[in-house]
Amino acid sequence: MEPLTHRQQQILVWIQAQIAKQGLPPTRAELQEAFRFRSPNAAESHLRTLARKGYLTLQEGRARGIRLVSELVEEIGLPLIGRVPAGAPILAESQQEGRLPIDAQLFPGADYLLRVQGMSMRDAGILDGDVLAVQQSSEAHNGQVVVARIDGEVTVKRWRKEGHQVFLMPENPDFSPIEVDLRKQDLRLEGLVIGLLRLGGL
Amino acid sequence: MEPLTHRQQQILVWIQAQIAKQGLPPTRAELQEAFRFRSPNAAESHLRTLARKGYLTLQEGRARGIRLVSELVEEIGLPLIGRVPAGAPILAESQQEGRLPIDAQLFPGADYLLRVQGMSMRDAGILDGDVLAVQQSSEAHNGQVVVARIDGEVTVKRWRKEGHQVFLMPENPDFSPIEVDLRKQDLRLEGLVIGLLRLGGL
DNA sequence: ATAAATACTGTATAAAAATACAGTTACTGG
DNA sequence: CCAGTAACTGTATTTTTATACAGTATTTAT
Repeated sequence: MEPLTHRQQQILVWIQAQIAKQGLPPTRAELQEAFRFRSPNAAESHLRTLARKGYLTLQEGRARGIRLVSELVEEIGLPLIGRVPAGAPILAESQQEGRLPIDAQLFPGADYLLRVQGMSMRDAGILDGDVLAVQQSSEAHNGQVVVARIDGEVTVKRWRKEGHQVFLMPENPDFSPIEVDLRKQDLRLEGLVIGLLRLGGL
Repeated sequence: MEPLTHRQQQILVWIQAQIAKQGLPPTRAELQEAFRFRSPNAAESHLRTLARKGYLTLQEGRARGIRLVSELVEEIGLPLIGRVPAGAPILAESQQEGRLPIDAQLFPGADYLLRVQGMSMRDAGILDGDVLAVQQSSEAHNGQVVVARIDGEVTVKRWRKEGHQVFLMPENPDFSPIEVDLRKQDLRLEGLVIGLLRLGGL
């Protein structure tokens, strides 16, 4: 989207605040008043510019016919990823089960949700079918629960790195740790698990 | 709130839909058009009535100055309950840690959120500090995870009822089942656990 | 250097919108 | 029975609001 000047930013932010506070987009006269313009045309031409740059649309002939595009474009919630086929990128649309209406404040930093398959993290309280909030990251501290990809396959494990060796530790005695030599095998860190969601009864 | 007639309901619902769809409250003329009134005053007097009954407010002299009261009143999210003192009602304001911005669709039917204390349900994937979504209910099926209150104390366990006996089953071998004889002891079912939320890293 | 874009002032005007006043018809509770 | 409310029609009149046209001073890209 075409960048805005400082003044245009100010005006756009004020319009957003106005809509939030008043429940109504402002009129040209209100904009004029707020910014102490001596002409309504100052407001008019700013609106035209913001519309031209794609930040809002003006519905002609309608009182207060200002519509913010960000409202329309901004998708609510986070995408929920189901089964990830080996080798496919996680955020490809084909894997999306849909979107869950998660408020951004609930899991700050989360980029997507991933449905857990299997019981390898049972003792960390992560059960089959649970939904994880994942923050994309290519670095992790030892002990963090991560989403990683080995040979194309996506897995959730606890991270431990020692030199060139990475250990992906399950939390269930029925499973064995996965040991990866970074010099020999391909391992990609997809993200950090920063929250968990279990939907439906238990 | 004073009840609405059928017609007034229709009009209020249409206004709500209009705001959601257009991002703008309607004008009298738009209302007139939508309901095929032959006079703008039909719209005007309906608005006055809805305002008098408290469903919306009219900002005089402003184009599209209709404001729904439900928007203002409706609190977002669900209350998060922390430590519940013995005997205190769960939803008393004093226990509230705050509110979490949970969309109603995420945990349909949830009435509040309860922070878990202790590890007695560890093997059901419910850990200390987890947040449970709870639906208020005074009945449960055997096997459901419930929030119950014995002698004023709130606890989360799996429910099993056989005649006059209720067994509150932990999911951790370090804890023992709680057996309650309904004829002798006071037990109150506070609600059913219908979801779980773990915030922050693992 | 210079044409274009930004950021305005100043004046006007037509269309959109709110709103007042005067009625009619039907139903509803005391 | 009859006053009050609901649900309108019909007309009129301000205000609000959008928006056109004609300028000016600065900054920015080429």
